Amino acid sequence: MSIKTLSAVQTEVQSIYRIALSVDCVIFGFDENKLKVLLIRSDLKKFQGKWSLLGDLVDPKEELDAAAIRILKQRTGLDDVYLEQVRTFGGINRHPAGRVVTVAYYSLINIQNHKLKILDNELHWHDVHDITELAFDHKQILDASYGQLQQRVQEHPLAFSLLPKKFSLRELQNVYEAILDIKMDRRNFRKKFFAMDFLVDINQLEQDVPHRPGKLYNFNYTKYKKKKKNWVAIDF
Amino acid sequence: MSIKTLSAVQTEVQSIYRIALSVDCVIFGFDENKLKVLLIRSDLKKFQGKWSLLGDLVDPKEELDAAAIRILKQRTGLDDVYLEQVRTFGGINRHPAGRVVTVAYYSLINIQNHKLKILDNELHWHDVHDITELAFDHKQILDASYGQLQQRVQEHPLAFSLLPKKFSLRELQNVYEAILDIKMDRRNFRKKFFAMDFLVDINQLEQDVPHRPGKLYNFNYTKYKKKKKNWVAIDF
DNA sequence: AATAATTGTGTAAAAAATACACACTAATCT
DNA sequence: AGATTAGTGTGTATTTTTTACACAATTATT
Repeated sequence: MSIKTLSAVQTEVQSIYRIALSVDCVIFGFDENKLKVLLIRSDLKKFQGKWSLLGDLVDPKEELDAAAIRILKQRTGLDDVYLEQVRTFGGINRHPAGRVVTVAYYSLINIQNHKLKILDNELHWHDVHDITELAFDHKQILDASYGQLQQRVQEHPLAFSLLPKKFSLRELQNVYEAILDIKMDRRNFRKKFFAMDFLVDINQLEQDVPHRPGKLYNFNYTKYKKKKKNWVAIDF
Repeated sequence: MSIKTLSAVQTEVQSIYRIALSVDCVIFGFDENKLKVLLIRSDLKKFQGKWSLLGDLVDPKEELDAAAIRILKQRTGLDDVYLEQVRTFGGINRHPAGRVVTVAYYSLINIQNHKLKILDNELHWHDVHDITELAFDHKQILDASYGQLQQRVQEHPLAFSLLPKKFSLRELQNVYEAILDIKMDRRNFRKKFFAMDFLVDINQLEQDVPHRPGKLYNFNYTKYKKKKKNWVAIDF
């Protein structure tokens, strides 16, 4: 059933089944040292010309996470992707076709892995900071997701999901600077990450850079899981 | 419509409206220096004798937050309560009556304000750490909520919602120790909170304590909102 | 061969977190 | 009334973490 016939059915059905459930994905990527989001042009008249997140209705036999994974696979061709639920948006009039409650997810993808797929349709990467308006309540969803990403990236090793397996410290720092929207001190950044001791020097150097090439590293997830921090610090 | 007739309707209706939406509330309180959760005996045969969270179906014309507030009001008589969405649980077989996706909230209440109301029915406060099993996937929901509470309480002034308006520093520390499940140094705790400068000495002393009474304080939310911290620290 | 751009490295100073002990007060007990 | 009990109120020294900051080395480009 298409979402366009929603309101018709919602008036027919006399039951609690007048709430439809969808999943919306905020797909983050990192390119040109900017944090980007993948958006599609809305196909609804009401939002003509507006951009929107990638979403779909949840099938009654489908897990929520599975719906999110399905959307990601459809749109990016990727299925090994960092994915996290943000929260659920249930505003009564958030969807013009009727009551549609949506579960928001954000995901982090390495843009290089996906570059081919994007020709298809009205899909485009947008700089997170340039987005002022979106269809539905998607701006709100984006803001909540970006906020959660900023939080999480400080406590968990998410940044690596936006990078290729091999990366230079400069690239890593650029990811943090893009996500947190701040500048960091290069020496202190390096010190911090080396002290954590999760980076593996793979004895390779950057290629094709117009300057002295930096060393390349892997992130050692196994080691991270063992050492994982468990701090407490009241601070607000 | 009662939730017990869910599966009947779900087979009838040939549409996307085969997902029902509910809200479940993890209601935290603080008593006897322990963090407690308010639970009710499940009315489903399948979970006979098991405890469960307080929840209800969402009305198609009802906001999600409004549903949570309604449940809290019904069960505790309170409506000025700290409330936060945790996340949505959508396991396909999480509810025996059919596909019911539930949005979890946690709330913090001051147990004193509510003590009367509890006689009614099969409602009881349980020590968070003594709960091993619950009906449905409610243990999972509890764990997620408690985890989120532990996170948040370190970055936001939530603890005060569990206390009366006037409280002693000892009580405040007890709340933190109960939530975070750790012991803290008394002098450093005091130093930290005085340094934050959000506590107002109201020039009153504790009553009816069998020892030297401590000073009572208020939390100054207005001052907090102005000063609110905005830090960045990569640490995992 | 010179220039441009970025890497790689260490130390000193400041700030924050931790560890820790004793005198004071009110209530209770005898 | 005096002694006991229990918990309050307070400060300093030590350790740890964070911050600020500059110069030589390397590669590609001209």
